[in-house]
Amino acid sequence: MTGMTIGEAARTANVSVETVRFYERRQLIQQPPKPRFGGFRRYPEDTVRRIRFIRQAQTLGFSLREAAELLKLRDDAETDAGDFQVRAQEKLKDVEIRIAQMQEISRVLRRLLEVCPGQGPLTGCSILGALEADEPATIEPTQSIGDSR
Amino acid sequence: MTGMTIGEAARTANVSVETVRFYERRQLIQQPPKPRFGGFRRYPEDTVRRIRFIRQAQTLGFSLREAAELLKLRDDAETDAGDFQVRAQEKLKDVEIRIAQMQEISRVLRRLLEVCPGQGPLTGCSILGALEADEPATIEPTQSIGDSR
DNA sequence: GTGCCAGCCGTACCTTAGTACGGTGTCAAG
DNA sequence: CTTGACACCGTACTAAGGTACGGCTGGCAC
Repeated sequence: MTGMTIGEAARTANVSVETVRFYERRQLIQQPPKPRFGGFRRYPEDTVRRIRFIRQAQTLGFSLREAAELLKLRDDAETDAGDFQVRAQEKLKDVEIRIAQMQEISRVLRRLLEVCPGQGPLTGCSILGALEADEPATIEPTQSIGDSR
Repeated sequence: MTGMTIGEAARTANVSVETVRFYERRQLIQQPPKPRFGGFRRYPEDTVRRIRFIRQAQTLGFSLREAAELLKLRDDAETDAGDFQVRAQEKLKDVEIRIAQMQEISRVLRRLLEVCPGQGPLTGCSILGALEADEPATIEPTQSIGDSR
């Protein structure tokens, strides 16, 4: 009999059975038909490849929604390498924005830590001071733009 | 009459009324009693300060849960500057971990973009290649540890 | 004296990426 | 022929941080 049970497919792709079902619900993979004549659904090797593809995309910062688009591109004969390049460039851009935001936070925290006495009354605590300040602690608006991963 | 209506408090703290109510539900701020003898609840100046404190904490990468802890510390007579220092150090650490993860993603994406032809058949696309690869595209586990911002 | 903006309140919904649960069905081994 | 391990399936729950909705009441102005 070709293919695997859902459990085998999940193990092979290194995800849980629940995750496979979740991807089915999200239309990231097809649910194979239930064999009329008893037994369980059989998952083809290709499904496992799709799941691996999704996981790879995630490690590169793509969301599931974006992973779905990448899969669609992959399966479309019209797609050329430039299409992938554009996606990767956009993703890179938004990862870099997020890095910059995080770095600003990190910078502010480090600065506050430098001047914090580390013990004693709260009156001298620069960190508390920053939290009670009225201005936005030296940080731009903050809100997630495009929100990666 | 002392205090403000919820709408005034919200405007003063620069958040929406819904957000104020949400913070009440989350126990980040107290809901003032409904005045028995007509009228609306009155929000003290202090509530506005607490909301501002929470927003400051968020810009420094703290979650609402953590902001609540910081508020508790602030209101506790036992707290000394070291307590804030420790929280800030922990936050800094986890922001830095996240930066490093994002940088790794950024590095991999940049490398893939360098070798991607940018047009032509998918066979030569390094990005597609990476997505179809079996190994984890040169990245450690990935999952958010403490999820900042 | 009524029109309308706010306040009040519970509840539901949103996004992301799953995880968990409970009940039933199926298969293979002992 | 029964037990154990899976499969199947729908539904609900998690975290975080809100946003939105619908229906009611309060207050003030014209």
